[in-house]
Amino acid sequence: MAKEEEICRYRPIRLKGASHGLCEHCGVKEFAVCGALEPQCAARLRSLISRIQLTPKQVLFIEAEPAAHHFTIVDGVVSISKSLADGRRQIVGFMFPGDFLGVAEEQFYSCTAQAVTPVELCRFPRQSFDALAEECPEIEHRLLHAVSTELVEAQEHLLIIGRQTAEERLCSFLLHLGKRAPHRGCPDNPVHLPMSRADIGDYLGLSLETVSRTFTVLRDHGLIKLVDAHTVELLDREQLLQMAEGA
Amino acid sequence: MAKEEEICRYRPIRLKGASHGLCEHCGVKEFAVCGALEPQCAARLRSLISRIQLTPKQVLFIEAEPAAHHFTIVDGVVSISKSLADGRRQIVGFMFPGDFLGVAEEQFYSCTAQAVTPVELCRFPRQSFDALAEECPEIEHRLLHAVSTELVEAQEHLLIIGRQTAEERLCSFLLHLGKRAPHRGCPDNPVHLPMSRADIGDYLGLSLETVSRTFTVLRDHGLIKLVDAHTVELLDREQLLQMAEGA
DNA sequence: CGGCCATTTGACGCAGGTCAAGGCATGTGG
DNA sequence: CCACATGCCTTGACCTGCGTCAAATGGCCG
Repeated sequence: MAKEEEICRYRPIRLKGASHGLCEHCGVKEFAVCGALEPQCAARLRSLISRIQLTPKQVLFIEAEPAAHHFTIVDGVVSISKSLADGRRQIVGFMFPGDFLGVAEEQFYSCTAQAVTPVELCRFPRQSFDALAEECPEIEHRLLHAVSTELVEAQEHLLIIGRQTAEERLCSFLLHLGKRAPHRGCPDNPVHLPMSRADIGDYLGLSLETVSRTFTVLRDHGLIKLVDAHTVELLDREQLLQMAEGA
Repeated sequence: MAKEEEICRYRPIRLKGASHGLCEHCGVKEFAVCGALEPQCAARLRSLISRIQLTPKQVLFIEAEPAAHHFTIVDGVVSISKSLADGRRQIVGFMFPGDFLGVAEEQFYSCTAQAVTPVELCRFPRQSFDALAEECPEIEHRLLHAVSTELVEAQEHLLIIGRQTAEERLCSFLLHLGKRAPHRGCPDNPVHLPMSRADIGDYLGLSLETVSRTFTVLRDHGLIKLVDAHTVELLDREQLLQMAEGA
């Protein structure tokens, strides 16, 4: 299920105070928690930033360790997961550019975060960030919105994992990825799958073999075309939607 | 999986402005989002309240209908669930006194809420409540805390449903219920289960028969004692914990 | 060209779903 | 006060969807 984790850690790139020009040219500033704030809050927030880069499979933080930082993803895809003592892993979400990591964290991280692709992030020291948030209702307001969205998605995820068949789960997954794609400026068809079959399995509560087999089944039923292992063309959206809704 | 819903709705009890004495004597004011606010916010919040009572199985609101109200549970247990088109149901959480319903809702309810036991709640019109929250950072701060807690629980729930066996799921469930019990002033052992086997099944992603059988297995292994169908004594906490953690 | 890794495919077994029957408590009406 | 119905829980018998183990295939990089 889970494999050896690359525990080698990232090295942060320190930025000099608030004078760096990163935020102005940031590609995700319209969506992100840290974007489009009042000038005063924005400046204080900017002064807290370090820049981080991760290579695929590199670990950003681990479940149960002290939550020292929050992050905003600037580029790439990160998996958020929890594991059992024997290594069985459940991915609770994939995070994309503009997403904020660490919203729900209290003292300790509740999940493990790991790069799926090469990743670039902004890092904020948690204490300073939280102190700033206390003073800027605007930030808390955005955080509330972000966690709420995550919660609603987690609830949909629960229904998928708890009550759907393998075929239905994969349909839901493809449509879910497709739905978010245009928001990030990607084409929504064909859908790009940056993650491995094992990751998809760990997200959907299936084995990687079942994921692979189910792709084949959907292809043979004419619902999708497997352009390559990481590119899926949705041929019959209507039918896929029917399946995802359990009809 | 799901059964005929009792769609007959509740009748609200209108209260006269902020002069009712409900909040002063409220048993959940220490935990609830609406409790222990600054006097000004508290007064405005009080003026929005109606009182609601539900009988078991009665529906409070349904997934996808316009989200007209938020609620605080004063007494009883409510299930929060989502369903597929053919009726398969997943309970995403059980809510207890002090819990707030509707935190993550935008325009429409994302889930269905249904009474498990006789229930008493306070109801707030959503628009007025949200407007008040915009002005009182204290309220948003508490909402943020409440949603964060719900999100972390949902993530744990995902791991349970996605990766645990029936036996492990039931252990996790019993310990989870036991952990919350003292917070509500209930004994944490024996654990009281207010919900039916079918509800537990819908919560754990199992059939009600498997839930029943698994109770029997845990009893035969000496881990629990079934005092009656709704009362479980935990005999070997250590072992239960081991199972719940997947060791 | 050869090694490595991800994916696919095949064979087999089992955990848990489904269907069905029976037990037990509570409520209702004659 | 009993006869019967209703709802919930338990138990049994059977079957199937998916996990596990294993091997084959194919792309990529040194």
